[in-house]
Amino acid sequence: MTDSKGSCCKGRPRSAKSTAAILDATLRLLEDRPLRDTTIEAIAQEAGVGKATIYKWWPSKAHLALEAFLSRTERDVSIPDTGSARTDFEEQLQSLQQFYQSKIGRLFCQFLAEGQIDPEFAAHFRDSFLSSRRKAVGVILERGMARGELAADLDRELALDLLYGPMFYRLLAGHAPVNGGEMAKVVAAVFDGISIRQE
Amino acid sequence: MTDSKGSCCKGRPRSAKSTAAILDATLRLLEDRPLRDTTIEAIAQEAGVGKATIYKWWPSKAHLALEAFLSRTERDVSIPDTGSARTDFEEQLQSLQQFYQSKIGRLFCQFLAEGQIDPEFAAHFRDSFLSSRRKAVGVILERGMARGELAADLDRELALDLLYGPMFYRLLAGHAPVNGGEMAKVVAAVFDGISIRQE
DNA sequence: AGAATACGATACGTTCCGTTCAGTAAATAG
DNA sequence: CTATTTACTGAACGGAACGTATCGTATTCT
Repeated sequence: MTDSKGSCCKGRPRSAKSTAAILDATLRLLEDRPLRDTTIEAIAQEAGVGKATIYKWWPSKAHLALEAFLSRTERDVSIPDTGSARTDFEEQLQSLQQFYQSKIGRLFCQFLAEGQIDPEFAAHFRDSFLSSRRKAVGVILERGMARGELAADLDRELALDLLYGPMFYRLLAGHAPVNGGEMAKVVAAVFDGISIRQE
Repeated sequence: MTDSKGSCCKGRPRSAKSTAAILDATLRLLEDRPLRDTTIEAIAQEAGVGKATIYKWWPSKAHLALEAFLSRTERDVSIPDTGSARTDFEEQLQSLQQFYQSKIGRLFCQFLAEGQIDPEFAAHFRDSFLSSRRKAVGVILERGMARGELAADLDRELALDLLYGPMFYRLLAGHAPVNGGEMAKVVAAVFDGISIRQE
């Protein structure tokens, strides 16, 4: 007795129970220590699994951690729609800022860090998380452009980096606080600019 | 026969020759591989030094790498002064963008990555590099405020993060290009804002 | 001369890596 | 039912790098 019912190929199928146990154990361990200090051996033991099983299905510790991260994150990408792009981003940044400082959310920075060492993983991270997130948030920009709040030829990538770059920079370097008030100031500055306008 | 002349305490003084050899070897190795893949044993061998000497004087590989980085970086913090804060930042970001993509400059991101794992090092990095850099660049803001280009109550930390955050975010995540043109667009957007103004 | 400290070299036990193997479990194919 | 194929756990492996300790030598001060 193991897991699923339907089969297709030959041989014993991959154990869904082991897979779930590994992902759970990974997240459990990553809540208490950084990715780098988490060993595959510890995950295997925590999951009650042979470590060869982990090496078989995941190419690296980072890939495993990312899959565990995605298994618990993917669904909740709340994109507000208040009728104002500015307000949408204020709300969006407010919740994102909380998420990225939570135990699971902190993994985001660990993945960026890992990407500095493993370019293949960096690409995988962009493809499997970053780009879809950015595309989702991009609709706030689209709506704002349609409503005439934003220029029709606005560079979407640039706008997103202006809004989120400061937050990630602070999260990574830790030189300034990240909270709702600060993020509101970011949105205000990005929309209005920092220069004095002569009117 | 060793190195310096003046002495103060007891015993054999620290060898300046070994110190220099270690720092040089560290930089040499870090040009070809990421910090994480650089071992202290390899540095010791490259420098022709016992590895115990390295462990004695530096608390971690990251601290050693940072000192090596600083030994070659510190001096060239060119702060332009064109009479316009906007132009100053355009020039500053143009040269910074090149530096942070050079072999030595890439270390910056490695240090940020290391800081995700070692908070003590993160603090040291902020104190010994980040904060002084930010203070130096901050004078561009001060001058702009004095000239009335920028609001007198402008949040300096916020402004710097708006200008540099997008660049570092792109350097770390690699989702969008970093070059002179893109950085010019960042400066323009930060100064003018992305919203349409009704005039 | 003697004490104190640094150095290079070497050796050590430890941890974790990533792989391999043996034995067992679970599914398909004939 | 049997054979085959694949997956799983558990154990063992050699290797790399860790950080520490020791030893003999070098260099400086008192």
